[in-house]
Amino acid sequence: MVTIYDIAKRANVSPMTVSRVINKSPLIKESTRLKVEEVIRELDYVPNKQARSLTSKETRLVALVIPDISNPFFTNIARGAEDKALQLGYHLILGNTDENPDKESQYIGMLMSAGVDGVLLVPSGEASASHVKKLVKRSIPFVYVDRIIPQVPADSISGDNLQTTRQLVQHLIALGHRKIAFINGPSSLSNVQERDQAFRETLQLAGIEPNPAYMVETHFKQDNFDEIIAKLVSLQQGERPTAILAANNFIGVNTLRALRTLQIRVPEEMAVTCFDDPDIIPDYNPFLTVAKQPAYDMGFLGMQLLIERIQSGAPASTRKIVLPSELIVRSSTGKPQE
Amino acid sequence: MVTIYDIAKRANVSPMTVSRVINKSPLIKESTRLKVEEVIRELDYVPNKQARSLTSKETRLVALVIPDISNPFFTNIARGAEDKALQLGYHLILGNTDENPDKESQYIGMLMSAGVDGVLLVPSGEASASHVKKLVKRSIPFVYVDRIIPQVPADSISGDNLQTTRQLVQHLIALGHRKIAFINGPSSLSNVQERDQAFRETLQLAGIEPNPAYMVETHFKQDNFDEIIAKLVSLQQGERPTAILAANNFIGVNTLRALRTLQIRVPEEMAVTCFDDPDIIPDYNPFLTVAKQPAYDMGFLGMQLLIERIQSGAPASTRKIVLPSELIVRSSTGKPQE
DNA sequence: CTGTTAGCGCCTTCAG
DNA sequence: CTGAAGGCGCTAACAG
Repeated sequence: MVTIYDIAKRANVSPMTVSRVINKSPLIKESTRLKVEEVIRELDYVPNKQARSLTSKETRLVALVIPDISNPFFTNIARGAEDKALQLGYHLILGNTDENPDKESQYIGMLMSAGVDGVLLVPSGEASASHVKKLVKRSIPFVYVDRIIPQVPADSISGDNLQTTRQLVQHLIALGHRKIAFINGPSSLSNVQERDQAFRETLQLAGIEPNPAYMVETHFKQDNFDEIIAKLVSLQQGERPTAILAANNFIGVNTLRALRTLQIRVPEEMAVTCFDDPDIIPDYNPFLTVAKQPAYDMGFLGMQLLIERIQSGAPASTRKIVLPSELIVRSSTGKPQE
Repeated sequence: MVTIYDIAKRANVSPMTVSRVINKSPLIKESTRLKVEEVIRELDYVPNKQARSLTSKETRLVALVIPDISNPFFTNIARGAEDKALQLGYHLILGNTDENPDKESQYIGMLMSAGVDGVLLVPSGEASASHVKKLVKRSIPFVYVDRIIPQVPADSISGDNLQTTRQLVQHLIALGHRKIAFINGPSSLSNVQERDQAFRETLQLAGIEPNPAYMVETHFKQDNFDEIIAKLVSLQQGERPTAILAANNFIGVNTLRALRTLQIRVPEEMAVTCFDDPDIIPDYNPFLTVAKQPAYDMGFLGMQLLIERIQSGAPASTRKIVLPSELIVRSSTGKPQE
């Protein structure tokens, strides 16, 4: 392994001078800088981050921990986060937790051990509180994305769950639906709670009493949707919902699938809509009406918040950014007036 | 920051003993081990990877560098790679290059600097040769996934491009197509070259002479597909292809999209098929006929190759694993006999 | 502008 | 089974 000592010897300077060149110190004579740089190139020297961060206490490594790498919503967050990080001279470690708190805990542990300067986190549930507290204790800055752990306050960036839910529900109501089922995620998640509340409120404001039989709690990345949907549509005559709101794209797509299996036509017999586009290429399969959250921006701005906090160190009051969604009306809810 | 010295003091042992406990040395008395472990828990001690790897020369960090994090094919590779890595006690850093050799070069640099023990790489083209050589020079083990750089030999795992292409082309021929266009990726990629050759050979074996006008070279994650498709379908009467083979899911989906814009019906007027499923949820949108490469397995087995090489150190001869694909016939190519 | 000294947190090596 | 000494590669903090 080539070290600054090797460079120093070859260039007839002290190791410290080499260090200064690497770190772009301005107090280096142009000529010696050029010489050192040449030797660095010759020997293919790469600085050792471990050694560096041992003294400097910073790695310029940040992490993004997401619950589902196969979901375009989260990969879009990743793209945004990465772009911003690179732009500010940081590198990104991506961790995938599968919505599993144990895996999340493992990851956080390794990230601390690897010495990341900060973490962008989409927590997988209440159980995340304990690892998040560890970050606090070690004063490693972190920012919540999409969801928060209220017990442990920190900067956050998320979609506007209230407005988005309202938008979606009102769209359905405007189409004449009054029996609207809501297949939501696990109630331990902050965004799930917000969506649940917004759903109820919007219905009530429209004079519709929420029907407990229409409120289903499930998971964001796996479940037996055939069963869930079968149960919903088998409600006695006149009770069967005419529309389903799915709390994320994964649930939305699986709902469509289950309805197809049951040979229930969408949107004629059942309207379907959900949060977030299921496809990478948004208009490849323009069928599902969705409320699209600005995932890329969430990653991008979240990373900005994080790095600001890393660099200032000054713990100002926690900031909370909420971004609006865009309703994209397509065929799965039928066209209102046409 | 809590160090082994803090633990040592609290537990009335030497730092060295603490180190031994952390590293599960068997020559530690049960009682002192328990005591040390207790203090570790009390103080929430986390070992400092930087310091550790400074002496031990290993980080138990491996990297996966992929060209497109929004493509399900690659995220499936990532899932497989991560599962295997975790199972063997390694952690994964994920890097996204956007098929951009500069970004790839940057990433490789930072990975070397971060001291990863090995790299799983989907190279973005010939230009990758230079960074890959740096890995060789520093003797950091790496394994190619999906594509290789022939100039720099190393273990590799990929799909069977010949068999897969043949399968797809023969499927089209069996349906009666003889004018088959092939929209392939950039010719600097090894898998693109293999597919190109297999395409020509399969046609020739069937007595069809490849038509240069039908061979299009484009990119795997961006291009003006409307233009490409428009050009293909505007070929003079009798020359217009009746089927399009797309070299990956991204091209496949964009082909469908462009055909829709041009109001050309699939499969009636144009059959379409491609490599790899475009959706996360395979049967959400069961339309495209595809040859599905075992992406998850490629990641999983690739990681296994990599870690074997890291641990043995012994550079045996390079291994090359080739995995078969599965042809999934759906509606975009019409149903053969029904 | 450049060099020297010391130490980051841990582990290897060699003594007990 | 446990401890002491030294060093991994780099950079602060002082000298010059």
